[in-house]
Amino acid sequence: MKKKSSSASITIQQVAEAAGVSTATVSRAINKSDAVSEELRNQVIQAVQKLGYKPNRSARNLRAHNVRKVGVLFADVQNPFFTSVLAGIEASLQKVDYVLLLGNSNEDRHIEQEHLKVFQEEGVAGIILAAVTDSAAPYQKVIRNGVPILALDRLVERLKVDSVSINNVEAAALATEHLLNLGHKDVAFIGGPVSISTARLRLEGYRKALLNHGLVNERVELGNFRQVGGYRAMKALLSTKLYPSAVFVSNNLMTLGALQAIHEAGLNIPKDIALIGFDDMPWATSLQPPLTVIAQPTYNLGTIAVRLLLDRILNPANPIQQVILESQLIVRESCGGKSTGNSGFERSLNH
Amino acid sequence: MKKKSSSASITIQQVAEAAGVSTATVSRAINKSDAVSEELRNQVIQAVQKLGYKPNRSARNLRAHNVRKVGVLFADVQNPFFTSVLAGIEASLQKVDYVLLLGNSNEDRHIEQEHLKVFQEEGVAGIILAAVTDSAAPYQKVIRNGVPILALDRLVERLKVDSVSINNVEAAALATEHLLNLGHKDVAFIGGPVSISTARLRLEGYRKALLNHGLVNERVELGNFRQVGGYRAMKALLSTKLYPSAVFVSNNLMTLGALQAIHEAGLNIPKDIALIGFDDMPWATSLQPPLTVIAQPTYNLGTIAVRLLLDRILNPANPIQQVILESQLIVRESCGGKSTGNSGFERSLNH
DNA sequence: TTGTAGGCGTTATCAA
DNA sequence: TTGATAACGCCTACAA
Repeated sequence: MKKKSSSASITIQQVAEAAGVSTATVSRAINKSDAVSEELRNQVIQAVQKLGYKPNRSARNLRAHNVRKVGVLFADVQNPFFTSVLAGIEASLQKVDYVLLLGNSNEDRHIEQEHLKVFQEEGVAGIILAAVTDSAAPYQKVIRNGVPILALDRLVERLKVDSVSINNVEAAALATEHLLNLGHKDVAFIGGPVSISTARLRLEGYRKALLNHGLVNERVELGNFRQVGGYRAMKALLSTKLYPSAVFVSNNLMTLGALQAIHEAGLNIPKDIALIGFDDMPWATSLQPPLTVIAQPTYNLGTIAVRLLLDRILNPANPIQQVILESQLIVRESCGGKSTGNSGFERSLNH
Repeated sequence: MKKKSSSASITIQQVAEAAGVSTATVSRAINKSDAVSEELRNQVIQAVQKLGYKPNRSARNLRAHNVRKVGVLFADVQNPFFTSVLAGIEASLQKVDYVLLLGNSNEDRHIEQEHLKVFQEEGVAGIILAAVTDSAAPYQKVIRNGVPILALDRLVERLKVDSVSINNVEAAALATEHLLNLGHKDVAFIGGPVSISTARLRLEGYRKALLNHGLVNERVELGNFRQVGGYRAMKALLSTKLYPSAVFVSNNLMTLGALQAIHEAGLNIPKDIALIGFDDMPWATSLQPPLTVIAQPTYNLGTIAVRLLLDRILNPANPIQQVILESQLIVRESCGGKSTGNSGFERSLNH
């Protein structure tokens, strides 16, 4: 009479019957509670395996409030920078048996809002966010609902949350200095919209380096953080009477666009124009000449993000942490001079 | 007495009270059931907005069995091919208010199994899979549990499921023919492990084209579907006494590796060696010379996958569909000759 | 058209 | 240590 003839999945009830114990015991056994005898635990485990029981996470989430599920909301999942970060996040989450909900806001604030809403409906334990906007209010609301947010890469002004990013000012300064030290007097900067923190900070770093060298005439072109943006920006630079002798492109997709513009103009790198890009992407070593870049520890950005978020979930009252990682200049040949040897390909080999 | 002082989220119960109706009415109102008067519906909507009510999806899933949630399980989320497909999937799902669970098996069958298990625990309505193995059994089990699978890109032998892919044989033949027609007699092939259907089929296409031209001496190098694989394969090819005059690299990451090997050898493309790659990736137009490639409709692969899977979820008994999309040869300059004009960049502009 | 009430699969409380 | 049992928040017969 008690048997359900349902063809659907096995429930804890059926396991309990098969093992000859109560559902409570089954629950305790599979959740590794200590308060259960070795003997019963074994019976339960056997029944679980025999029936192929898989706990229903919806029911579990409904009842217990520790949900092993986090939302990841990125501004552009096609950008290889985010892809690499995503891989780090995914691997970390999977290790601790968390589930990953993915949202792509595609740089659109309305879509972002939509995802935020759905994540809350799903009851995620926390959210890793590369935000589209720079205003705290919409995100603050989510936090007030009890869902912690971790800001990744892009920081949001006035939003007091844990965050992981690189030191963008220094990174950009480093790149610019490199060009300056090579003797370039006319170093241009291609960057993204200043509404995005990373773009703003990198521009700041560029200016800082210029000032350090007593230069006051900046050459700045901004565009969207996509390939076209870089293409147009470089076109604009090259269309001037005296185009710059060196350019720092502060985003990976924009770098690709910039390269295209340079090639179309028939210019030689680094002889006619020196170039330094952002992010050590797979193609950097496949270009001719190989590209000098600022490399961010993308994968680690992801793993650290997960660690911080889980910390926060477990200890909501802990002080806020802002982790800033070092980025690194990888000298190859696109700025002239020689490569510092085998820089880059080993990295690809690793993961 | 009925009030819950819980600081947690609003429930349907509280909305019902605020609107002065029963929970049943609230449920009907927000689920757009027709059997509710305009007047009450408005009351409910007001209460929902005032309280900021968000339905709890765990509870909803537990009760009703139509779960708006699908799992996406890819073999390598860092491969830009999959990234682009993923973007298509994500956009489609978001439009119909489905949630996306992401898993990255990283070409590891055990991790894949783990994800499959968790997806079932989460109660996904279906799974979009780019499989790691070529044996049907593990996937068949999932299907028997009532969770439909859609095979994307990589088909699994003997697994009778809906699928979306390109015609890999023809695509590879097309690439090879192109080189052959350019007068190359010694066309080599770099590909992936034949345990993966796409790799197998592309090799088949290469051989087919060779035979068509009455050639019998193939030059084949296989490696993993990563950058290193292509690098080593090309190295091997170049280390032979008489290296081939043209190479077809049948995977995008491998193409990057192959390029690197060519550059290291100091060879000129296309003068010393002609090259044709797979997938029209963002960097293809940024290379010098721009890369001739076989382009797959990646984004559409994703949107169609979603359509098929949702079809299947709604109509489990429907006949199985195998959708095969056309791929396309995009001639640029890496095989010699001239570009056919503006091929490629407009695509980047579009999405 | 609206409301009442039972139950989805779990976990946690309380007794035993 | 174990077992009943009451929620968790929602949907849906069924009754009104």
